[in-house]
This record gives sequence, C-alpha cells and structure tokens, in this order.
Amino acid sequence: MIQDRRVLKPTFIPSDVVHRDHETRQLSRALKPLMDGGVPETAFLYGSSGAGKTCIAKFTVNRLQENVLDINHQYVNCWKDHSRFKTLYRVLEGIDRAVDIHRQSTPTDELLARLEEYEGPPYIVILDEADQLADTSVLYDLYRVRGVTLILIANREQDLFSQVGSRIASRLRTRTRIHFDQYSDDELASILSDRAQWGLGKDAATSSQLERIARVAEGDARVAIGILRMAAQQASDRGIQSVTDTMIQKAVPEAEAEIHQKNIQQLTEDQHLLYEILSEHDELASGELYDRYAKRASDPKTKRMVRNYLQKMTHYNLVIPDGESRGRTYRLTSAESVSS
DNA sequence: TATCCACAGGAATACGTGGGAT
DNA sequence: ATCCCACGTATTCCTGTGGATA
Repeated sequence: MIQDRRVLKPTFIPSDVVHRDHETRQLSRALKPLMDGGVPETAFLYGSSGAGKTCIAKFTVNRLQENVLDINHQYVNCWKDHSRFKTLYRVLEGIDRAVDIHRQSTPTDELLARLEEYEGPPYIVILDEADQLADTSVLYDLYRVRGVTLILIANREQDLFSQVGSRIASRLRTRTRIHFDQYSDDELASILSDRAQWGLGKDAATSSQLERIARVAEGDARVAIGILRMAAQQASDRGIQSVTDTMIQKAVPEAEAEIHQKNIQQLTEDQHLLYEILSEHDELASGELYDRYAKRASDPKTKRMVRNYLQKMTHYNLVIPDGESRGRTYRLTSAESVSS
C-alpha cells in the first residue's frame, strides 16, 4: 500500500503547501527585493515545533529559485552544527567553497574571510534551531556579509535574543518577524489527507481516522505524520490496503517511543544513570537526585555538570523539570507509562 | 522582614583528543 | 614524530532567585 515512502518522511517538502498562505506571503515579501537586485530583509520565523517553520522556509526558497532567479541557498541545522566553525563551514559548503578546508587546519577567521570574498548570485542561508547556537557571534558574522540573506528559525523569540548581544539584537529585531501558530485539528487532518493520498493511495485511511491522528498530535505536524507513517508501515507489513483503527491506536505510542528510544541511545553513562534513578521515582528534588547519583556512580561528576546533563535531557524531551530555583523537581516524560 | 541557603545557569578556565600540517 | 588548532568535556567561580527560617 505504500506508494511513495518519501512523502511520509519528516524532511519531505510538498510541492504545494496548505494553510500557511499568510506566512508564505510574508516570507516571500521579505525576500522579494532579490528579484531586482535589492537587499532583502532578514526573516525570523518562530513558533512551536511541528508548526511548519522549516517546511515553509525551504518551500519558499525553492519556489523562488525555481521560478524566478539565479540564487544559492543552504540549510543549516544549528542543533547539529552549533559551533561558529561548523556553521560557517556549512555556509561555505553551500557555495562550494569548502572543498579544500580540512577541519581545523584553517582558523575560523579564514572561513569568514573566504565568505566575504564571495561574489556570486544572492545567497540565502536558513539557520534552523538558531537558538541552539553555542556562539551567536556567527549571526553577526553572517549578517555583515554582503549578498547573504538570513532566515532564522527558533521556537521562541526570546530564546534566541536572550543570548545575542544587544548590538545585533536591535538590528535583527527590526526585521520581518513571522509567527507560526500551531495547526488546528482540521488543518492537520487535511495535511494528513494530502500526504496519505500522495504517499499511500486513495483508500489508505478514512477521514475520521486522519482526524483522530490530528487530535492526538496536538498541532504538531511532525508527530501527526510520524503516526501515519507507523500505522501505514503496519498495514504494509501485513499486506493490507488500508490502516485499521487498531493500527492507529498502536502507532501513537510507537511513534513517540521511536523518538524516545533514539534519544535514550544518545545518552552517556552518567546520563543513563540519572535516567535510571528517575525511573525509580515519580519525581525527585535536585538535591536528592544528586545524592543518589553520587552514591551509585563510579566516578561522580560535579553538581554543575549534572545540571548540564539534565538540561540536555530536558531538551531531548526525556526529563521534565518542575519549578524555578529552589524546590525544583525532576521527573521523566510519561512516554513509557503511555505505551503500556 | 531580614537573612540564609539550595539551586539554576552564565562565564572563564583547564584538560584531553583528533587529525591536518610541518 | 611533533606541533597546532578547534573541539567536547568537565570544573571552578559567580550571580540571581525564591522558598525557608529566625
């Protein structure tokens, strides 16, 4: 029953997007000066995850490139390439100027100098998860390079600007800001319907099934499509043409567990231990958590380091912190209790 | 209410590592 | 073989915050 697997992958960009006309127009307008040699505005897309930010950014740039003009573009995920060096490297890669750069033999400033020499067609750089940059000075670097247009993507506006120096923050703040609301259940259902039709065939799922998936996904398109993919996989494994309600029910925790499991595999030994301790309790105060950790670990790290671990695990959606300073407690995400 | 203390998270710093350069 | 550069990891130091206590 699966006709085109790519359509259900998280990275897939549809040839036509729905329910984001306003946002797409805003972004197009910001980039429009490129069409007659002008200087476009820096665009800043923000909103919760799965709201279509990355999709719209890529879609708009692709369309601009196909229909209109000679431009270069590059997509950089700052969660993966979060250092100044790596980000600049990726940016150079997008214009084929990175071939002879072998890791650290070249100082970072050399990369920037090379970028400043660039005199090709306009260059659009999409910085996804820009709030994850360890060193936000790259924003300043890139902002100053002639011919480079930035599209910044982050979950929350203040997460990005809290770290950026005030100098560049004030400059960037004035640029085009585009907010992405969560998808409504209806919008999600119609997105799913399109994907199901292209990727799975007409009768793969009923509209009420898609609505059900949309509801549990809570506005997150990535989650919704993931659930559909898992359900379709089950149907395909059994050689039947359409998904059943039972498959959807099973796919919901499986889609969550898949992400969850991937994240757990990334953990180090110490982080695993923290996870294990937390799994034995409903919730733990930070002091008690550390005491238990220090008792069990063969070579316990400092409290500060453990705070870094917990922060990272929080970002991976494995741990939920409760409370601000004193009296904070930690607990695990409820993923495994759901899957039972 | 003033003081104290546990805690979060930023900044500076130290250390070990990998791989190209010499 | 040795040096160098940037990186990831970890520690130390520090400031700000909010709940607990005298």
